[in-house]
Amino acid sequence: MSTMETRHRLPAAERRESILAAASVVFGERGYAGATTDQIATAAGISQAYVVRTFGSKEALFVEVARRAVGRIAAAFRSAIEADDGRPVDRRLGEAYLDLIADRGILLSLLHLFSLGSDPAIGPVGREGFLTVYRLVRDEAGLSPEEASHFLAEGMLINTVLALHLHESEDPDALELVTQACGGDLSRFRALAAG
Amino acid sequence: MSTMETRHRLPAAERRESILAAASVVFGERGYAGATTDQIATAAGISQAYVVRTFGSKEALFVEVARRAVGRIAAAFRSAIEADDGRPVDRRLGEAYLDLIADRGILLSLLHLFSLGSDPAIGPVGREGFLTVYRLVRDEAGLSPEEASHFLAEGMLINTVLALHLHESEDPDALELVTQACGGDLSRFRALAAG
DNA sequence: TTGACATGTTATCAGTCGATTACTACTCTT
DNA sequence: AAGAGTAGTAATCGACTGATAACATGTCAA
Repeated sequence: MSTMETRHRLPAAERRESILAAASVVFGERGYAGATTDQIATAAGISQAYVVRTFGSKEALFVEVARRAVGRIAAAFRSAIEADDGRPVDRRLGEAYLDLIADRGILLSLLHLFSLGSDPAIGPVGREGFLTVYRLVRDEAGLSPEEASHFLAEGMLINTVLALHLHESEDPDALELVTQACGGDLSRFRALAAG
Repeated sequence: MSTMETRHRLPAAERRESILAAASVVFGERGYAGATTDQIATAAGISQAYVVRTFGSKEALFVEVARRAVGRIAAAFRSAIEADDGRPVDRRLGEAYLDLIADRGILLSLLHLFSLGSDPAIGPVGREGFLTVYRLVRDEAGLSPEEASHFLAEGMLINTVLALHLHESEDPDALELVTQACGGDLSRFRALAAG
């Protein structure tokens, strides 16, 4: 077995990544406080104790997940900025953001991160991450403060729609709203099968 | 003592309201899973057991808080729609929303509600609440789907900025972003003293 | 005044969770 | 083949939490 089922004894670096991936999904679905290290361990196919010991604490794991998520967004945006195909940069950024939906956990973990600003340990990470993205779309993409703010607002709406599973709703108003939120391009939402 | 400190033995209806008010604050700060019924009880000045018994369960209390919050938003929007002072309706709606910031708990509790779409009991409440607001600004205020979507997006950005305490940050970029998010009217954010 | 109902508390329980410890087993080098 | 370092688990613990039950106290009608 090569790529299948990733059996016994991964090197530590790979195991870390697989835990981070599992944690991203679970934190995204349940939030920081709502998720348990045991759920993450089960999703990663290892024991609860190993999850905690690998990252020291649940909090440290969440912070790492959040930092990775911000990093993924930043990388995607920089690629979109670089790949100038003639379309306006905000269109390219929007498409890059919609591509990130494929990994639901990223966007949803960030949504939870941003709602924990009052937490003494997690709050600063959230503020730093949010401002990082703001500065990126303003300074590197060259959007005006107003454009950058609008762009972030649309992104937050997408996150919310995704978190609420409105894209799976049969309500025609939900469909209309989701369609607006993603600028008419529903393909990324449709690609999401299981909830 | 008449209005002060509201001592011993409130009628049940008033006690319910005071618990709901306290719960709105605590849920807003910590989220559904992160808040404890004991924190809510302390904030309301009563025992933990009484909080639970009054609403049956923590979940039922949260749902009630969320429904009230949606109701408050709907009422504020309907007032704004009705009070036509010549300005465009979306301006009036925006101002009405900013007025709601005065009660941080409302907006932050909703932010947490909207992030719990995967929860079997809470998810449906969130979807229903979100769509209720969408339909209101579309049908009663007469906004187009696109305008309504933009309006909700700006609202979600305001919620996020509020949750992250970016309005208390000394970072100039944070100030710039908050200013954009509230359309240049920082007065409601400034009015928020304690965090 | 009395007693019945409404308001509210103390005590406690059973379950859950993150964390720690001690242990096992695999793998690779020499 | 030995043995040292790495990967991983089982067992368990103390703290916390939501919920329940039994009890106490205030209030009001008759």
